[in-house]
Amino acid sequence: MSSNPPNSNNNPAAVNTGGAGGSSPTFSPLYQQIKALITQSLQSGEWKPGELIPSEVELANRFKVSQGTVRKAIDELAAENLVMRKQGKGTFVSTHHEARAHFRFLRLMPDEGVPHYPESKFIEVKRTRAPADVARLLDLKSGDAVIFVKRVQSFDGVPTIVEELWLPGLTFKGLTAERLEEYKGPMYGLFESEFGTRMIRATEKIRAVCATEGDAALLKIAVNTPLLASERVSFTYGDKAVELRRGLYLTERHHYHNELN
Amino acid sequence: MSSNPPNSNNNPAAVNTGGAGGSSPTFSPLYQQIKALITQSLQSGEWKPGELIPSEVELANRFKVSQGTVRKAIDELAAENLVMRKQGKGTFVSTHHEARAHFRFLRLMPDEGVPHYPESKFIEVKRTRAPADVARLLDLKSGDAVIFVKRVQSFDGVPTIVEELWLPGLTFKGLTAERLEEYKGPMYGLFESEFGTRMIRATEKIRAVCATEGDAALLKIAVNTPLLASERVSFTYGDKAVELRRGLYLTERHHYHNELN
DNA sequence: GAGTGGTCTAGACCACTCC
DNA sequence: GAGTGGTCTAGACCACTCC
Repeated sequence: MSSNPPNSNNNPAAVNTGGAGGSSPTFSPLYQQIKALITQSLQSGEWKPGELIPSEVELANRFKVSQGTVRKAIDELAAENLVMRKQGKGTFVSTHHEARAHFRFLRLMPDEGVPHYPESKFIEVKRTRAPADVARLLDLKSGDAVIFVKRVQSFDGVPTIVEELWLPGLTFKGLTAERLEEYKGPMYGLFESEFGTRMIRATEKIRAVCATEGDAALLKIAVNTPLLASERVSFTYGDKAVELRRGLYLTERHHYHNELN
Repeated sequence: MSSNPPNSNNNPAAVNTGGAGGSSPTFSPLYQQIKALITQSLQSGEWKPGELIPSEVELANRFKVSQGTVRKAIDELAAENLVMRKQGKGTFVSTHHEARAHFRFLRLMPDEGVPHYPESKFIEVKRTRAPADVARLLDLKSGDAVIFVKRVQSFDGVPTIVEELWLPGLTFKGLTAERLEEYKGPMYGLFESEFGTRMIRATEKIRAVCATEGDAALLKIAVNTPLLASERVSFTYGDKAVELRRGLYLTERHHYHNELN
């Protein structure tokens, strides 16, 4: 054996010059670059929701980096819920078609009993033009084509949520009341499977309001009943806003649950 | 040089038998054990909020493990906001005495303008006995000594929050209206400095309610104005509940902000 | 037994801070 | 220049899954 140190770092594929790290002004660690490459493959659909992605060893070979660097990239993707690791099996692309995912965005919990998913009744589905406020939140131009959906959701037959959704017309071309009605399970599952658009994070603003006559009729409650009003903007890859959802929640037998860490 | 492999794992201090890993029924990885040891030192006050903890190399020497194992333990502690890493300086015990920490538990944001911390006016501070519901949430016995605090918080002079706090009497012995009033900044900072109790996480249940006459008078609003009602239980080390906080938020010019990931 | 992710080590070099 | 956390590598062995 020669006296070469066993750990000399001479990765031929490192994008930054130099060994581990580098010192260009736009320096980003190698694992971040690998993470970006994996994210691209997720976004492009090279690996689809629910599918197995290549093993860490395979990805390390493909990108000409060590397994440890791939691990660190995948660690972050797993923390962001883009992939799920399963020891002994592999790493899977996350999907909204799983019990686990159903309550990631639905934070309304029953005061008593086990959380379960509500039934939907669609009130209205139409193509229209984006009002100014909707356009602003979805990063569209005022008047751009959008799809408007209004529905009521019930838990055990009790109407509890009234929601209005605004979706970019281009992304969700072909979305109809029929497709929404025949689809069982969370809408984000439908969006993922049928429109190739995966929601990966959202921001929410919550207020208290009084039920209007229209809301009261849909929820079968008295006018002026206090309701939680949520305005949610959901984002897909590249921080692109792809849904505005305004919901009214009846909190007589449910509450909005949050964990502060 | 002998032909010893350079990476044979023979850590003399590993608690589990065998090398990396182990196979006892109660197996926990080495880094989790190190994390528990560090957490103990945080809890016992060996390193106090705001202070520098020993460097990774020092901790690795102390615990007779590699720096990588210490890193993984500290990574998790940093993710849980128990410590903060600062490159080039070291790792610091987190503290509620920092701008950064102030909005970790206060999620009410102004619709316009920059978030800032509200001013408090204390309405009532008294020692009393825990009602059954409070006792249950704080893991006390009904009738145990508790401290009750009621206050109104204002943003730019506009009353916006009415809060009632219930604190275990034993933990917060000596808390008086005077100490609360003379203290500037978030209450969790006071609890941390004066009572050695650091809040590290909380769960929150949110509902919409109508302002009662009492609430309306304190917030200078009309009776029946819709308000957000938050019930928060805060925990310190060891998942011990140490505060019940019931708040009413006026959401005319503010909203509860949440990020869904 | 082969393949996967999970843990652990040792060592090199980097970015950053403080002096 | 010394000390800190941050990145990267190579390699060993483990827990777990599937056959």
